[in-house]
Amino acid sequence: MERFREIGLKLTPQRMAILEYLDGNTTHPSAEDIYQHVRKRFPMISFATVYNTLEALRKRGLILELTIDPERKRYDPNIHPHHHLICLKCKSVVDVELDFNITVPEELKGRFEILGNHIEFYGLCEKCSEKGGESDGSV
Amino acid sequence: MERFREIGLKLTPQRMAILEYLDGNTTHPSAEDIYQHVRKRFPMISFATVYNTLEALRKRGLILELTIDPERKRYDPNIHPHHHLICLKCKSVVDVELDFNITVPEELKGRFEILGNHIEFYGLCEKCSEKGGESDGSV
DNA sequence: ACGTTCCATGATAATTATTCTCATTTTTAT
DNA sequence: ATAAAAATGAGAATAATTATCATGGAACGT
Ligand SMILES: [Mn+2]
Ligand SMILES: [Mn+2]
Ligand SMILES: [Zn+2]
Ligand SMILES: [Zn+2]
Repeated sequence: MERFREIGLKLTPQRMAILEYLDGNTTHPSAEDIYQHVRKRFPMISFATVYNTLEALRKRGLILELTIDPERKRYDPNIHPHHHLICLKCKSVVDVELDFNITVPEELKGRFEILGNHIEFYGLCEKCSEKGGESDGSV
Repeated sequence: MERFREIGLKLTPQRMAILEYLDGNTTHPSAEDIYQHVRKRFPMISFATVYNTLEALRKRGLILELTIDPERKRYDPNIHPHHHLICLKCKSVVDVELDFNITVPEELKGRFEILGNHIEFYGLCEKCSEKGGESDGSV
């Protein structure tokens, strides 16, 4: 929490509230989620500040911006390489902290400088699986 | 091309043009890309028709809607399970038709009904890798 | 504590992708 | 040819995100 100053980020109450909400959060919240939660304790915060803060954190590599949900961006304070499950019905995103040992053939590496990979598993979470899970078929 | 009628899709000139453009296309075009290309031979086509057609095809499982590009949805007529590379700089998307043999532990399967998976590799394509590839760090 | 500099905030407008509405036209089956 | 059903397209509407910019507040050196 203190090291934000060190990376050239001013520590404001708004940012502290956002950081506090993100710290250890595994729900992969959207900007809207973050806004709504922070707003409870900080009613005057603006949406712009949420986006500004998220962008500042992302640029410094302190959070990840996930493109796993077709509707909106989701943010992840867990910056260690890991994978995700997304429920096609309720859109919940769950961490998969497993090493799948993805190795690509040299032939491919020659044509593309691979910097990383991310597996998205899609399916139905426990809750949605029970009561007849109808998804919309998107990937 | 004929089997569209069989699935309850009326065959219009607009749709034929879109289908023709998509057939065998491996560029993973966006709706905008499709619109611009089809427009050349079919100037009066509307954006709504492009979206309508894509949605109709998607609902019937004839194309995939990819969420790999943070900016926009990309469409893929190749519906066989496969993976993708995305260039962080020029956003080009390339197929990876390899089987990586992803097996998830039973423990996880118990808590989530996994219907499929998709690996996205990110990095720099040959063209962008040459001339000092600066990405924006998004995942 | 004070002052200065620079960055952050937030109200609001703008942009962009996508979806919706609905009157009109076209396809397809009879 | 006719009629029913579905598709088209112009445009409005929605939703997520980004941009503007005047004002306020942190940081830091004094
Ligand atoms: Mn995660
Ligand atoms: Mn593909
Ligand atoms: Zn669910
Ligand atoms: Zn590239």
